[in-house]
Parts: sequence; C-alpha cells; structure tokens
Amino acid sequence: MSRACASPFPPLYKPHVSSSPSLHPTTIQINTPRRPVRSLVHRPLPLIIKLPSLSQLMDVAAAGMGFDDLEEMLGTVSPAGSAVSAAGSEDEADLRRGPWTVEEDVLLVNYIAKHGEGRWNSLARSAGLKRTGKSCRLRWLNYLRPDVRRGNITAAEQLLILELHSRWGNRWSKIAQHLPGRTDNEIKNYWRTRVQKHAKQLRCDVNSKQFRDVVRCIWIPRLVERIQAEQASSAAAGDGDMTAVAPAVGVPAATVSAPAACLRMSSYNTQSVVGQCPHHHHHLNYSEPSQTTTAMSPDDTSSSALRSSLTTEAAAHAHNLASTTTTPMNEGGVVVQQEEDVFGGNWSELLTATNDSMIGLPDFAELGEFEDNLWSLEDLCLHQHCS
DNA sequence: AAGAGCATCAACCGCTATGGC
DNA sequence: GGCCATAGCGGTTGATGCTCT
Repeated sequence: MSRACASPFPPLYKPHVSSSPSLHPTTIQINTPRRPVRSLVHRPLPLIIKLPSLSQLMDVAAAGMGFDDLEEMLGTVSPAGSAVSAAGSEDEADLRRGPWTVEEDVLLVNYIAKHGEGRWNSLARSAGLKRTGKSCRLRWLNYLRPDVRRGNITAAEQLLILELHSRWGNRWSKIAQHLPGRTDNEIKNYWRTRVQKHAKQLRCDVNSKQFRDVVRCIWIPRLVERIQAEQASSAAAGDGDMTAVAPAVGVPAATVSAPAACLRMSSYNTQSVVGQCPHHHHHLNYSEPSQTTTAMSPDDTSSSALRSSLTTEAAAHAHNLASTTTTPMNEGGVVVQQEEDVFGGNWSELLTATNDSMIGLPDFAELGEFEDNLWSLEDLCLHQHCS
C-alpha cells in the first residue's frame, strides 16, 4: 500500500529504523530530534512514547486537541515537563532553536489546522511557540505538512531531479514543485549527498561537462531501465497497483495539489531525434505548470505521468544504452543493482566503456554557449539537429 | 567492542523579493 | 521613494546514526 497518508503530521515519529509507518500504535524510543544545536536553549531529552496510529493523529488534529490529549491517548511518557512549559518559565524574549519537540509540533499543527498558514511571526506567538516565524514556516513546510512525503527518492523521482536540475540548476524550490510531496530541502539534500557523491567518486566536478555526460549517457538510461524493470515486474504480478511499483510516488490524490508538471517521456524513441542520436532516445517534453495543456486529475502527478508514459520500447532502448554493464536482476526481474555500480571507475573510463552509446552524440566541446545551461540529451540532440 | 570516518538530513543563516504603509 | 515586516530561496552547519577497520 502507499505509505503516503493525510495524517496531520505523518512523519513526525519517524524512527531511524526504516519501515513503513504502522497504522497501529507502536512503542518506540526516539531521541527527539536528531539535532541538538548551537545555542540551544532546551536540549530535548529522549522521549519514550507510543507511536500514535494515523487515525489517532488525525483525530487529534481534527479535534484541535493538544499534546496533553495526545499524551493521554497514547500513555506517552515524556521527560519532566513539556518543552513548552519549560520554556514558559524562561524569559519571554528567549527563542528556542534547534530540534523541534513533539509538543511544539502538536502546537503548530493544531494552530494551523484551526487558523491556517501565513503571518508566521504572529502565528508563532499566537500558537504559544517560542520560535521565530521563520522556524515555524520551515518546520511546517518541510516536515509537518500533510502532503509532505518522506522516504527514499524513487528512480522516477531521481530521473526528474536529474532532468530538471539540468535545466534549472540549483533552483531547488522550482524543482520541488514538480515532485509532489518532496520539499526543496529534501531535493537539495539528495543532490548534495547522492549526486555530488557520485561526482566525487568519478573524480570530477558535479557541474563539469564530464559528469553531465555520465549522467546523460549512463545514469539516466539506467534509471529508465530500472523504472521499466519495476513496471514490468509489477505488471507480471498483475496487481495493477502502481504504488507497488514506486511506493513513494503513490501520493494520495486528496492531499496533493497537482503541480501539473508535464515531464512526459512520451517519446523516448522519437525518430527525428533518434536520427541524429541513434543511441539516445530521451525526448523530454516539458511544460511549465501554468502552461500545461494536458488535463491532469488531482492524482496525476508528474511522477505518475512520467511513470505511465514510459513505454516498454523506451525500456528496450534504455537497456541497449546501458547494455555495456550488466544489471543484476533477481528471479522476479526486479533490478537489484546498486546505484554505485554505475559509478565505478572515473568518468573517462565510464564514457569509454559506453563508447558505443556515444555514437552520434555531438562533440560537446563544440556546443559553446549551450554547454553552460543545457545539458539534457534532448537539448544536445536538438541542437545538433538544427545545426 | 571501540573508535574513526562517512553519510544523512533537520534546521539554521544570510540574502533577496515582495507588499503594505 | 523609503522603511519595515514578511515570505521565500539557496547555501551551510553539525548532531546523529551507520559502516568500516
């Protein structure tokens, strides 16, 4: 089932054991939250709490209940006094920093449930939070919003990020608009930790042409391949449940205001393009959200659109592209390849290894002005096609 | 088992843009 | 036009947990 839900604060109690959140209360110890920080007024103690069920969380928010109610409902054991009450004895001018406590989260969620967002500074005061409005806003947007989605970045999402970053660079918020439920912070972190790590492995700069080539010629085709494999295995299972294919993409329709992103890989095998780039078939038709002409249902997210428009033919081409390295698969046909496999060796070795795939690619060095901001395959191919 | 090093990501900071007065 | 408050963005930090030795 999809792990996404419309809980008022779904990921709040995310322990670092990765498992899908239970629908039933669970007892767990969490060292709230992970990050005590510089000039922290109150260093939170570990809480022994029961994980609330989703329905309990929703009840709490819907009824405008506070932490006491939640605590009573769950039998929560918290360290002496709540952070809020502790803070209440402090100088009013003292602002809390650092990790948010469960109590603070409940206060914020309840207040927003009643009064809505906006006017963050006054909201923080009115809600009884000793936080800056800025901090409240960030906490809400990045963590507490009902439609925020957490968990691993799926292959489809990775594909989107790579493509959109190629177009817009570090415009994280803009990129995030096209990944429903994902925050700019999360995408930024993903880029800095995962993508830059790969660039480092290849001993080249993440913004270098070499790395872009690797991404374009190897990583993206691999992602497409993986998505196709997942789709295939799902189809073979005959369950028709797309969330089983890419669980994290399964965003509940009711909680997502569809950004109507239209990254359509509708034609990975577009002949006019392929004619110039025989081994590269990315044809990413992208439209700005406001410009999209495709009617999309509320749950018609960019990712699902992307997912559903990937054809088996595209997978075949992608597979050809990636055929120089073997992707291990389990018996069910599910790709079990580790990402790192793609990035063994340095970039020149990788590109040499995929030399066959490079046939027909333009000489990147000759692209001149295009090089700085255009590195998607489509752009390169179109450029060559037009020149 | 213990320490070192690395990876992750929540939360902060500084800056810019925008809107109201 | 100037000032101030607020919102939003991108970059950075650093504690925590995991993995490796």
